[in-house]
Amino acid sequence: MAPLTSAKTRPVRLADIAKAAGVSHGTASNVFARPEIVREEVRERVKAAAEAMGYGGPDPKGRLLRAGKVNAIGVATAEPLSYFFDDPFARVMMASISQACDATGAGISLVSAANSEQLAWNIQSALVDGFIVFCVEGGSKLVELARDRKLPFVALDLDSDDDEAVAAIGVDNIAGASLAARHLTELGHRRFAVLALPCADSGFGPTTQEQMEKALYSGTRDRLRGYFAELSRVDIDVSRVPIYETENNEESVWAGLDHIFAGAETPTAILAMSDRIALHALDWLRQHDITVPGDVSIVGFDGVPEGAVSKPPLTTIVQPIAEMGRLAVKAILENDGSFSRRLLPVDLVVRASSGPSPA
Amino acid sequence: MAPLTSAKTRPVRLADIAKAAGVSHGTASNVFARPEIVREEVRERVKAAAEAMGYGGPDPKGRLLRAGKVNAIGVATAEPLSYFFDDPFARVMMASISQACDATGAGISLVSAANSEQLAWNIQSALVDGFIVFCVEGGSKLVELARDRKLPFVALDLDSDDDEAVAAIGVDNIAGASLAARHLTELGHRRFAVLALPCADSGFGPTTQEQMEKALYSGTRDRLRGYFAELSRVDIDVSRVPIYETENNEESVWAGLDHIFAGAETPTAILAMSDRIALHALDWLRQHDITVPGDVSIVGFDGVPEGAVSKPPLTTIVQPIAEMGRLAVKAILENDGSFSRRLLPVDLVVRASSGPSPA
DNA sequence: GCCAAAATTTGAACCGATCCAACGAAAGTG
DNA sequence: CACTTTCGTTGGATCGGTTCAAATTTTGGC
Repeated sequence: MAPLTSAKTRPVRLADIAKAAGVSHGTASNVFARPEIVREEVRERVKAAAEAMGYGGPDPKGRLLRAGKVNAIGVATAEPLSYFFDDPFARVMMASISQACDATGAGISLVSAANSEQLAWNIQSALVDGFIVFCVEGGSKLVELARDRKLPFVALDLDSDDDEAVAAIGVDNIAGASLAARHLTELGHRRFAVLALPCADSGFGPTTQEQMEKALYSGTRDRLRGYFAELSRVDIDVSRVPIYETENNEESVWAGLDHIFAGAETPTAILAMSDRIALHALDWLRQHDITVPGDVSIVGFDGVPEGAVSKPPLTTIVQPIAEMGRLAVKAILENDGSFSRRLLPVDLVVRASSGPSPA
Repeated sequence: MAPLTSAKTRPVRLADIAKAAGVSHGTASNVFARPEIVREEVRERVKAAAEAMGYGGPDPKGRLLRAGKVNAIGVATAEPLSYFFDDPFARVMMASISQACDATGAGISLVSAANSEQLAWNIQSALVDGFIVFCVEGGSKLVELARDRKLPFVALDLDSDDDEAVAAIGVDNIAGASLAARHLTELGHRRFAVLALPCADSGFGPTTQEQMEKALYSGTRDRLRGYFAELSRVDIDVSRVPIYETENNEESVWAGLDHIFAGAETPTAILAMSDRIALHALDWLRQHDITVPGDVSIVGFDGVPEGAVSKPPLTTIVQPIAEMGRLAVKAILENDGSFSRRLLPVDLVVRASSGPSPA
């Protein structure tokens, strides 16, 4: 029995419309792309044909090939996609990237994946005009993949030891971390603990300076270097400063504080490598009736908005996140290869989470 | 003088590699797409040629045309792009959409624009397999544009009066709003004020029930209907309940409260059409030494995570946001036209921002 | 009514790949 | 050694548009 309706409804193409309207496909194309150059009568006829056949306008897939430009920039990370919406730092960065894109009419493609094989494929096949790469963890792998696309791309917060040739926008993590530590040493603190960002895929737990030097993410390394440079300067034995590697989430931060405050000699000052860590730490400290900054001072890193409204408001090192986002988008859209590396300055913002050492 | 280097470095194409390696373009394509079927010696030769000529693998633009699938879903809204990262409700929704996408390996394209002309173009030219449309304000316009693309699409929170044929996932705003109002009436409240979501492009300010019926966003209308249905039920004269239209931001909410509390008969209960509004309201009330829920009770709408940790924690109507995101992605990826409209239930979650009427 | 200029329309070429029927060469079989 | 398989390679067709030089039609001037 023959099928009553056509078995496969192939989508309508521009050529079909052209034929139906009795014009060449060139003219049909013009009806949509430059309607003003085609005679009104013809234009209406073509539009009518399109309407009648259920044609939804030229397929961008086809146009793309000729046009070349996608008009969208890709933002890639090795984290799961929801990182963009969950992580406070990422959110602020994305908001500033969004604004820059809005201003130029460009779209944003979020590129990531559950596993690294899929991620590689997704980067290779992303339809974008360029990449902004978030370099938290697994940065160099991502940079390599992005570079292989031969598209303009900018790395945010790239490993400072990495290839000098790639365009990167970052902050001076060492200087920032030193600033944080100096703020606390100047307040008289001498007993420190560090809540670190992830350094390996090994999960969370106490770690050492040597381990941290192997961190995948350069920010982690550099921030520790900055902290310890300052602590050493005032003759603190950094080998005795406990370092706890977290996963930048509540569970691991709380475990870290459980561990740190279980020891005999508890710290009076905590250096947190991210505001997110610091904010979770504030929660833990409040729940354990440890006053901030009375008993313990804490300084974060990043300068996310949540830090301004926490209880107490967080002293932190603020990164010029908006500026970074703007620069990154600008670099991509202008395909500006003129700079290879840009280190932006950071600022210490003193709020209420740090005070004089109780000792 | 002849230029020393080629004036225009046209990007290397697969065909160039093929010629350089002395194979057909078909074989060259196979080297990248199905390496196992090409003889090792040839494979290496082609790869070497690619390497030598700086070829970054097959251009997805070309592949796309043949493959048809972009492997990305578009999320569209009439708000600026940064809405996705700023608005608490959008963020939670996006996080759940992200998770669903991660699970299937699909990417996400954010589609929006500064002005509506650009927006139309961006939707028409978005490279996606389908759309999820955020229908806050200007929803029907967006839906129309998206439908014209003839791609699978799902509207989130679409106007309930709108075309029945479009797939939409939403919550029962009327029932939810009634639930919120009933919670407060049962606590004895009789003097109400409503802080409304935007209803027109006219900015913020006091408004009326009639105006609200013209709201672009159906959620706004329905929530008011729900509130007033319940208030009428207990014989409150709803025509005397002040309604203040906000822009869902701090400035307009604070202006609204300034206005509402300037009146002679101040409310004991505030119905906020979004948690974001409610949270800004809590700030204002705290700053004006009005205790919650001692002097005034407030109930939000949405169920964003911030509401659970505010001071005091917010009583609200929670939407099954994660569920909505999951359903939407599923519908797009499976091109599931089997449902046209899905109304999900909402829940009242009582926290500390609501209590007995002081009267 | 004739001719040049202006306005439209045409159709081939191209964008950069993938797919596939057909073909040639090498390997296996009787 | 002739004959089938098997394996690898080829080159043309195709995806769905845009572009542009050339052809055609219209318009305007005299």
